[in-house]
Amino acid sequence: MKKISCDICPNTNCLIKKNLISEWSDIVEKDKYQAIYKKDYSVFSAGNPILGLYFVQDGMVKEFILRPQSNIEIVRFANNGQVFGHAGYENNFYTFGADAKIDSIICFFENSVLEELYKINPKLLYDLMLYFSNQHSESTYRLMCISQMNLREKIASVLYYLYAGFGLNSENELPEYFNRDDIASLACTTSEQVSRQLSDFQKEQIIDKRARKIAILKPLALKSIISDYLVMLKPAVI
Amino acid sequence: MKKISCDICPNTNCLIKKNLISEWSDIVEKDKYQAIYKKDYSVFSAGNPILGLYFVQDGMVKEFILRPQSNIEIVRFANNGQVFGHAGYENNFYTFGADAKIDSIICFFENSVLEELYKINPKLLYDLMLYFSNQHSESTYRLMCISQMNLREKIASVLYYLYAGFGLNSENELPEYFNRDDIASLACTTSEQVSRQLSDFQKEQIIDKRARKIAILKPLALKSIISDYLVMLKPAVI
DNA sequence: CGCGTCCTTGAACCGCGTCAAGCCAGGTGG
DNA sequence: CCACCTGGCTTGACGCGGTTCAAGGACGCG
Repeated sequence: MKKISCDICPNTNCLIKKNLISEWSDIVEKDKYQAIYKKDYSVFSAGNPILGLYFVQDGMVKEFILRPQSNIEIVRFANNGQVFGHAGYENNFYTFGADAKIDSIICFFENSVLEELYKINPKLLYDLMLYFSNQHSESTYRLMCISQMNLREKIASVLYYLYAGFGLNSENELPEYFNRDDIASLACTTSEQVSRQLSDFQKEQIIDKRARKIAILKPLALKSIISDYLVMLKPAVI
Repeated sequence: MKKISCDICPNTNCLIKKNLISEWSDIVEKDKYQAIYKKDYSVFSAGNPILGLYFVQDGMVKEFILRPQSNIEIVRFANNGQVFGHAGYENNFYTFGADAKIDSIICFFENSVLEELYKINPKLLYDLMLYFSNQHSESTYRLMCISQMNLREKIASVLYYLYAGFGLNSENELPEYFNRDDIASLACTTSEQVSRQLSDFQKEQIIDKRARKIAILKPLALKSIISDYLVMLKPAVI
């Protein structure tokens, strides 16, 4: 893995890359921090001051909330090109943490730099506004799923979310770094229940458990399990 | 209730009012729609195209999701000065509805007008970005509450939310238009469970049930019930 | 080969949702 | 002014789904 400049970055979905204009190049390349985080290392923790915005150049990051006297509750995963580390108003502190799920390259811009970029190209600000607005609808949708679905539906929706968001390898398997606890956290349940439900899905030949890996055999079957809820999602996400 | 211009509007928290500059006045007064919605009337419904952004001038609006073959699930309430009706990317359709909870005056700006306003005063765009970013953290926090709290904690948190967000009258009572179903929806439970828990809280003299009204006698007791979770909220909200 | 970590399965418990019946307050009409 | 009616609220009983606890199994790494 090597540090790279935005010019040659392949993440066309990145909000910085997308709005890159010639007037920016000096600022962006001078003031962009780029660092490698090894698997399981912390990018920031709850309580840290919010100094700017992070972007995943390459890898995978997990944002999570640490419950007092309990285990973790995963909020979301972010991979190539995605923003993370935003949390409400400025001059504030993180209420959640972010770890590298696998070895990752992370870009970082300080708030002052971002404000400079907004001024030169307000399109970035507009895109950020849309992005946050979108994130808000997604977390509202997820809230409804978690509060209304039963176990089978919750786990089907998580599997479908991982399938749709991060894809399968050539063997039709989900990325192997997603373990049972990750699925349990996303579904707001326990790893025991995940095991049970995965066994059920295997009996129905919707998935195939291959040791710790999970092959998705019938994504459409997963989708049909949660079809009652999909009407509330915007077409792009389905 | 009378329609009024932004100049004399008392909602200093309104994002339009806050960013009002002289160059705007023509556009704002010409292109602002303002209408009165009687109690329980719909402002927009799921499936409608998203044409712009709504602001509560005076009154109370409830945003809600209609579950297929089930009762409603409240998302949030918005009162004076607050924005509502935002939902992800542009050129999209609402996945939820909004009704007037009481007689209300609502302001509306079309997307094209908003874009004009952004150009003249990018500060509005910046504030909107922060607002959505903030909304996103709040719905994430709420997600965590709903998924982790037990019944007692959920209902304590809803009562505290209503108390902190909308205040008490001179008799220490919550606004009477919040009924048991509203509380149940906010807490993602049933009205029966709300009744039971309210009776428990009354035995503990934390609240007083007065027919359909609810007096909050010890807000700090409610707060202490959910103290484990408050660490994750930003100071301003607590 | 041995150990640690992750995964699986079983069994017991219990919180909460559901169903059903009754209550109370407020509004309406005679 | 009272009787009735309606809609919201309350309470009890029951049963299911899911969490918890405990034990055992499988995989991967040193």
